Amino acid sequence: MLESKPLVEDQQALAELLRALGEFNRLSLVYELCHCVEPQNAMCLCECCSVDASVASRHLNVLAENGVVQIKRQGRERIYSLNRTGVAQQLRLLADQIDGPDAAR
Amino acid sequence: MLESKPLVEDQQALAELLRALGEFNRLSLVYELCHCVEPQNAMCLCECCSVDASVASRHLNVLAENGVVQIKRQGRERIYSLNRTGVAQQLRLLADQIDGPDAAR
DNA sequence: GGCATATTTGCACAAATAAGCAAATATTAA
DNA sequence: TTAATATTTGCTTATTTGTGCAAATATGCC
Repeated sequence: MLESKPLVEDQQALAELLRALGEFNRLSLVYELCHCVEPQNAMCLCECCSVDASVASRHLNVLAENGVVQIKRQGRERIYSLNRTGVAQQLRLLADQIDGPDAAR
Repeated sequence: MLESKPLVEDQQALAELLRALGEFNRLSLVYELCHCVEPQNAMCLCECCSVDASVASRHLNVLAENGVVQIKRQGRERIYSLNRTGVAQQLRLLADQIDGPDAAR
């Protein structure tokens, strides 16, 4: 299979995904969701970075907009869960492209 | 093997790596280096994003500071090459952490 | 209804960022 | 030495971004 350049839109979307992950507090949220078996609500998550609830809310929205996190409404809470396979796949795809075809894997 | 939270410094470094990759023009430079077999100099690279040479220079420095790219001085040129295995490894490590221990790989 | 809790939104502000241009620096070549 | 080329640096500008607070909204519970 030939390696080819990704479409501009894909590249843009990937850049946005990486940017979403590339902020310390957002990455903390991801790790928090990563290590928790059960999905978490925003109040619980805002403690892990010791930021205001509004800040956590905004960060979680950024993560959701980029497909990192899924939101499920449950009463007055929002339950957040990691889109594990999706994000992992994107990261591995990029890793494969960077590695090149002759990488030892 | 137990999954454990990464050290704060590691997490910070990872966030910075992702942030470095998460800017469109910088990601373009990475892809450009990715598809070229031979290392490239900055003049050549600044064409691929159609930005000023100074802009390319700064972006390439950001990439170098985060270990994405290696610089070799050769005369008056700087020759840039991708740190393929290093970056790919970091991305796969994160992918593994996000996937969780029970991922189908 | 009235109250508590969860989340979002509007606002303000400081800091970071990306960009381009012009000037400075470095190195090669003539 | 002089000219040409490659890269960096200083400066300015516009934009984005992260943050916190207070107010608004939404929902559940009594």
